Amino acid sequence: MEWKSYEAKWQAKWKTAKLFVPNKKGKKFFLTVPYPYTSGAFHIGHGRTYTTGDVIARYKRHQGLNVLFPMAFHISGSPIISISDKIKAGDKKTIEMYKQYIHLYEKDKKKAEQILSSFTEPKAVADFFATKIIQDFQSLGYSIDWTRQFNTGEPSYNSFVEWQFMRLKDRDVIKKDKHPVIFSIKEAQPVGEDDIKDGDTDKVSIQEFTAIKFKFKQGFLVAATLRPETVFGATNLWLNPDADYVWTKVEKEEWLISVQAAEKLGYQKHEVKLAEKIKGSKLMGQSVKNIVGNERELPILPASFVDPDHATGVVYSVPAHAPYDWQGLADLRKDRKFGELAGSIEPIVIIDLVGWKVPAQEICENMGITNQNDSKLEEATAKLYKEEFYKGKLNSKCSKFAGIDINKIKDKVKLKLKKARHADIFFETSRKAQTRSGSKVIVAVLKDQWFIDYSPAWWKKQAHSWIDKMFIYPDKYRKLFHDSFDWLDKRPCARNKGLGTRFPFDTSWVIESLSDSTIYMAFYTIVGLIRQAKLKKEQLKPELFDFVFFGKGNLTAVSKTTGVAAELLKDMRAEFEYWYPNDLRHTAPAHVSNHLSFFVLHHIAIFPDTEWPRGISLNELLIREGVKMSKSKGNVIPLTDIANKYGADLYRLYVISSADLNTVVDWKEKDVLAARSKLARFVEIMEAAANAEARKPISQIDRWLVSRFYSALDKTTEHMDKTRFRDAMIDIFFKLLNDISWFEKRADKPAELIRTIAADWLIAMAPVIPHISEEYWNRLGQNGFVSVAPWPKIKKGAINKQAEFEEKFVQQFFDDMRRVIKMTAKKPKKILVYTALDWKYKALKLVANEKQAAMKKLDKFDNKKLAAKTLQSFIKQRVWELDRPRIDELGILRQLNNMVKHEFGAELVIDDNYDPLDKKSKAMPFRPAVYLE
RNA sequence: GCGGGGGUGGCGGAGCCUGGUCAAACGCGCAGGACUGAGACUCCUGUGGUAAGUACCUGCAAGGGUUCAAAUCCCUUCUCCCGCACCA
Repeated sequence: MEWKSYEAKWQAKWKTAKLFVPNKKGKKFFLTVPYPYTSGAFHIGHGRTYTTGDVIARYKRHQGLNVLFPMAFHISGSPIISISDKIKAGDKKTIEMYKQYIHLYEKDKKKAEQILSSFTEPKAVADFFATKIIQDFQSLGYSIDWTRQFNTGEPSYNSFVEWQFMRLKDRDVIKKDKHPVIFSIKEAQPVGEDDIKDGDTDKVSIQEFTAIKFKFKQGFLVAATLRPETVFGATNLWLNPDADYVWTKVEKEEWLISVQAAEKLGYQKHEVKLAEKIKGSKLMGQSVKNIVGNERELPILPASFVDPDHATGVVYSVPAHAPYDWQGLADLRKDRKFGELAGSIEPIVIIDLVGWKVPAQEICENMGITNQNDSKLEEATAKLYKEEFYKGKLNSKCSKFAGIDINKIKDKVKLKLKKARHADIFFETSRKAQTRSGSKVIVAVLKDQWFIDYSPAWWKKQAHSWIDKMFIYPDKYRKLFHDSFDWLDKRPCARNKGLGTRFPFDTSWVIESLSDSTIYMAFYTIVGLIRQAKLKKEQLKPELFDFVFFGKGNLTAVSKTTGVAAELLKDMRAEFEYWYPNDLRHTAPAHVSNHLSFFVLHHIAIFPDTEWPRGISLNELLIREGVKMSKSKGNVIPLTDIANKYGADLYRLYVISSADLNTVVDWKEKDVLAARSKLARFVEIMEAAANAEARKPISQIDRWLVSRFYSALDKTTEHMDKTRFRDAMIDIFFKLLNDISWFEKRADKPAELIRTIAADWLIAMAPVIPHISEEYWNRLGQNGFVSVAPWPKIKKGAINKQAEFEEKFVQQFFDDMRRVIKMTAKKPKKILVYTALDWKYKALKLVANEKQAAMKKLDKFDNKKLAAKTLQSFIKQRVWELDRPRIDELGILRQLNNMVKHEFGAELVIDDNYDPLDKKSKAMPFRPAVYLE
């Protein structure tokens, strides 16, 4: 492929010309794509988002906008550190993975070894991949302004983030509170998905149990439940007879819970002290008092399904509604010791459910469950719970909650019990989990967690109304933003490990990595100046940012306190004022509910509304041959291979044209090759045009092509404006290629005419295939770079509906002939053509003017019966909506002789005097009749 | 559980928001033909059914409804996928 060879050439020329480093002139457009996280090599999926961003940037430049499209790198958080840690610790999997990454870029084994050993330093990891990402992006022809590049670990960025948190604190949304986290006991640290064994495939979440206190001896037996409303139907308590229970001092009370639960509780409550252990079996047959529900005495009974390592290890029994409990009791009736007691227990039905009496009993019987170890009990529980949750109502046994739907009651009961100190919260993991190193994972409650509090009403309200004003594409995500604003509550914003910025109000914490990247687009506007003037961290005081971003403070005073020249401060302020707000942020939908929501919210909290973001566009994922790319499947195509293997322009064309932004791109080698041959065809056409002399359109078919081109351009512009890039490419590229083929068949010296539209066509293609466009722009002898050429205007008179319709008539005529020839299965020598009789045109006109009413004017025609039929068919076609210009059918047909000969090897004859089968009478306007001989 | 998005031909996937121009864009696959020493290249043609013709019939997950008219609007059912807080 020849065109690959000049991609690097044009990239170099753009760089020398500083083509994508904007000045401050004219109407601006500020586009951002989130900076990448530099912990590994990119694959072609990552490239989709940046390619789309680049197409937007390039298109806006053609429209004469002064575009800023910058890029930086994200290094905050724990991943980069943990890579270094793992390599230091000799973790084989990580080392192997990073060897592979390095190998993509460095084939020399010795050098690769050196690079790998440098990775024990986090900074080396971040810098290595940042450098490579820049190379890869450049090799794809991205029009990024690299002069504003930075990473989130730099001191100046830290200052900026600190300032952001001070301003958030001003808005009173930085809070300190307690917070449950998934926690490793051995490592004494919160753990994330990455740290948990199989955490990526089998997620662990935090479940909040209601721990209900049942009066027992000097304190309480505390049973945990996810369905606190069922406490009204409790009939007994279950303990595991083989487990150990322990009296535990919790704040001022004494709780009897399992030993395991007591340990967990130590991480969730401040004061927890252990006392004597008791074997579960020793407690059987004693009773507790249900002080919250029904004031009954409930016996303690044995059940093997009670897991002492799950929640409190104590369960209360609701045999009417919980299949486990029903079956547990049923099993126990056969027991020598407790059989009688179990037999005396009657289920208490507390939920009315149409069609059910004692739901748990019925579902166990229906499903053929025979003992409490039956695995079908899980399913039965889930099924019944779902049924009750959606359709159930609490009945009169539930005192003041009677008559309320289950799905509305849950939290109310919980809150009320908690308030009365009859219940507490107990956190448990959603499944048993371990860290990768094998230590136990539980839920701990951190006391002094810092949060950003997204709950204030003023904040949500402004976010809702602003998102409605923003440009969002695809529009369906607008709703997701609303939902996400509603759902956001308190969110932890500081962690105790990872790279990033120190939390300014307690420097033992580090700002969490999503919270440090919400308004950094503002930083792009000034980072170049900071870099040039070599400003130091000490100079980047809050006063400086207040001045630059808000225009707050006295210039000389700020200059004095920061030691930054007044001129420079003014420049920074001007730079920010010029570029802000961020006109469009482009990324993937996964970020809507977190990053993008914070992006909007933080701008709202910190800046005046003139600086709030104006638009967000999103593109879906990219998969390969129908499946997701992943290292484990071994189907990853590294982004760095693209330029060599396929060429940047082919990659860009495929990624942009094979799917709309809101659908998944499927990278299929077959389709990529198909796109390649189209691209080759385009190059061939341009090559021919570059070597031809331009000529004016002289024939009908010339006018047709020009018209087709500008019609396509017109539609393309509309699609591009709406970020519908796929549709744009279909019109300006794929359909037009087909038109060119038709044109070449019909016209003499086609290349000469194509040359007259070639330059405009190249501009229209330049956002997607900039290198090829640049090359042929140059070969056509055009000045400057096509990358910054103004978007072509539709020339006056170029769009010619008449010409397009005439040609459609020709194409239709060929289609019809083909069909007829196929049906006769004969090879004709002569093709006789007849246009419709005059009265049919009259009839057509009549219907076009008078619609259905035309039927009333039948007496205008000689053969009324035939006329009626014809009129009816026109009415059915609704010809008045077709807007067809009148054309000279005969004149056009007469010019088709050569082409007919070429296509069918037959002679085209137009002679109404020779019509052996009376075909003329069958012809209709625009659809001539044919007779084959 | 909470929230969101889908189900169209052999396949991927347009179209549905703004109902008619939709047997359904574009592409892949498949079939026939041209070219060729040969072809996995390229080009042409065809690809639901019926029909010496411009049309008709069937059809867009299933069922029902609104309408002169529904892939498109409304309701019900079935079914698939994605995100969910410390994680970038």
